[in-house]
Amino acid sequence: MFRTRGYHGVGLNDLLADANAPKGSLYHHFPQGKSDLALAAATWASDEMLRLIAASFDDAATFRDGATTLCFKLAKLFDLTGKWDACPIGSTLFEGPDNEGFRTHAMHLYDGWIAEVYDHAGRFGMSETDGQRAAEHLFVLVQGGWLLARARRSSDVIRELPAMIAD
Amino acid sequence: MFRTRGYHGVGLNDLLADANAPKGSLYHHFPQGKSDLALAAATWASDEMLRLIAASFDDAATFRDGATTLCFKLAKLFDLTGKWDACPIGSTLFEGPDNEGFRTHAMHLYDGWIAEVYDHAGRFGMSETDGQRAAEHLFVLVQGGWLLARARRSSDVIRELPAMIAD
DNA sequence: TTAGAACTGGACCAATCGGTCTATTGATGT
DNA sequence: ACATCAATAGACCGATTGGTCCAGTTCTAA
Repeated sequence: MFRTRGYHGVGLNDLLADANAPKGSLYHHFPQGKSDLALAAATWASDEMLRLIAASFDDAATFRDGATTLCFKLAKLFDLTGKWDACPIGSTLFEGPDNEGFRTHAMHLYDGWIAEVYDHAGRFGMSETDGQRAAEHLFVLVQGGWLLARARRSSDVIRELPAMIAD
Repeated sequence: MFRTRGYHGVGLNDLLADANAPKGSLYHHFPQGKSDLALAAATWASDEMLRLIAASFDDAATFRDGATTLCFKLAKLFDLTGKWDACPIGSTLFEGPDNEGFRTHAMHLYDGWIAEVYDHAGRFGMSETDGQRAAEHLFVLVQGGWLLARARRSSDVIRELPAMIAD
């Protein structure tokens, strides 16, 4: 829900109705309420993304192959979730309360994604700087493409992302 | 305000207090209230971006020069506005109400940016498909880089974007 | 000078917001 | 069987939300 409507766009009541849970349960498991829940949701989604990255690069023959697989997987996911989901981190943490903790959390999650790609780049024999550059490049492409895909409600942009990576 | 806190993150009272205006004025000039205002704000910001693109490419010798200038201008702007502003369109319209009108408006504004870059690409003798590809590539890079810059609170990413464009 | 439109100011509203609190239920170990 | 405590259920709260409404004020054109 945070992904489609943003942190402030989702109310506690929406959340609880969807989960069939009462307020008491929420505040038992997440003492800080909504913000705690959002942090947890973002972390959970980030772990999913890490798995997706690993699954894409593990069987890849080259870096480009891995990147291509990742983009296709993301495009498929985008279609499945209604072509209106934003990046789970950005929509949950950036639109959240004016909280420095939210921002650093987002930064660390993003850095985790980049680090995961970077590790695979090393496996393909890329140098440290080349790997770092390639990882950040892929991150930027995916995020930008994701946004344009949302605006156009079409996953095509995401699928065409790999072509933008220089050889 | 929409850029820093998102559509739902800004209340009418915040808006009016900042503008030193009463409710009556808002609903006189924007009969639909907040959503009308957001649409207008996004359009205004988009026009600013169009001017920024034109200013960057007008005096450029090559497409890459134009793209580089644009990125540097954006990086500077990002620093000036507190390193926490998101894309004015995305933060205003995507996090807004579940409104198809908001989405199509965002899409058209984005397409306007891409078209503006595309026109300049033509000026540099690029083919129709190459120009389209280059324009979308630049858009995707800027949007993705912008996001990462926000997470890191550093405009460096944006300045390094041009290096990612293939020759 | 005056009629009428354009605009402002702000009181007021129902609905919803995130959050607190207490009573009750369910499970677990003794 | 009982004590203990994690967990659920939901009534309730003050604050704030976006929005309405109308009495006043200011502007403009005849």
